[in-house]
Amino acid sequence: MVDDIDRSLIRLLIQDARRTYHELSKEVRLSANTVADRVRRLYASGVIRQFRAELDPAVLGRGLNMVADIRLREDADRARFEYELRSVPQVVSGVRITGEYDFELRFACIDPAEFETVVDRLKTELGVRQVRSRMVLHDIAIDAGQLLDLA
Amino acid sequence: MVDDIDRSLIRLLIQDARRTYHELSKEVRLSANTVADRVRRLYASGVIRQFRAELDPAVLGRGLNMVADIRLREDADRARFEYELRSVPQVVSGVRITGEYDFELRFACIDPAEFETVVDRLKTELGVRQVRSRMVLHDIAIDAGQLLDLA
DNA sequence: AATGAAAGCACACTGGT
DNA sequence: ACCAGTGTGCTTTCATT
Repeated sequence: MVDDIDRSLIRLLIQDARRTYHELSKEVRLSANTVADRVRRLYASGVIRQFRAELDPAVLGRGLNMVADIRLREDADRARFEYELRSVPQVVSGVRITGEYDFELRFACIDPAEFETVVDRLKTELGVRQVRSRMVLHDIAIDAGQLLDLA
Repeated sequence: MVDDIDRSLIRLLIQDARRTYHELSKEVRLSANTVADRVRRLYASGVIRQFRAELDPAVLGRGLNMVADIRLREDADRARFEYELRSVPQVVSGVRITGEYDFELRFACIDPAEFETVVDRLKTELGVRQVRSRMVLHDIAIDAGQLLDLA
């Protein structure tokens, strides 16, 4: 299904998704044609979910990143919460989780005051009961290609 | 520095980083030429950190995602921990955080047994003292372009 | 900053091994 | 599964505004 050549192609596209098929073909020593077929197949099969540009929040002035565990009030509607979250621009990612809290969110803010405003908004408008937050000091660089190592 | 046209281009490239300059030019009503210049400038200035292929762990058989807060032993070397983490393929992302714990990590595993093995390895080989983990039920779809809304 | 023209490349097809 | 050829489309450079 996913052989060594596919893995090489994926690793190259993780580093730079805009590489041409011709460039890729030189790396894996196949024709550009075959490479294009393989990449299209990897995309169609869902192994590659998408090709996307990744922004740097710090360069956009949002240097304060926070992680927060979130618990909703008993009467809150989880689906609605998830939907409403998309209109909170400081929220950059989120997952529903098991355990003591309901969600874990990541925020990119300009400063503490902005984070404060967001937390207030979550509590007053979005049914949030409890927030357990901490600051992100830095990201650990992880190569997403690691996923392929045991796959 | 980053005007409305840049924002449009970024939003388009977040959805699909492999769109051609020609395609982008039709959306923003500029020449392909100018669009190429703008995108290269956004990349060079660091606003766009990278163009990357994004994998789907579930399709690769890693359907069990975990979030874990990690605390190191007092004598552990944080820099060394971060370095060694890169040889643990189940770790797909990580940040250093303030507060009670030192790091927050994301894992993509095949099954609970694999996660158990990883946790043991972190404790025996990487100086981890305490692990507070919970399962990821699902990801909330967030448009990364949100970052641009207030920037 | 933005543009058009034109050369050089890359891409999607078809067809063939 | 892979490759070559072909027509079409894309990217780049350069001159120009």
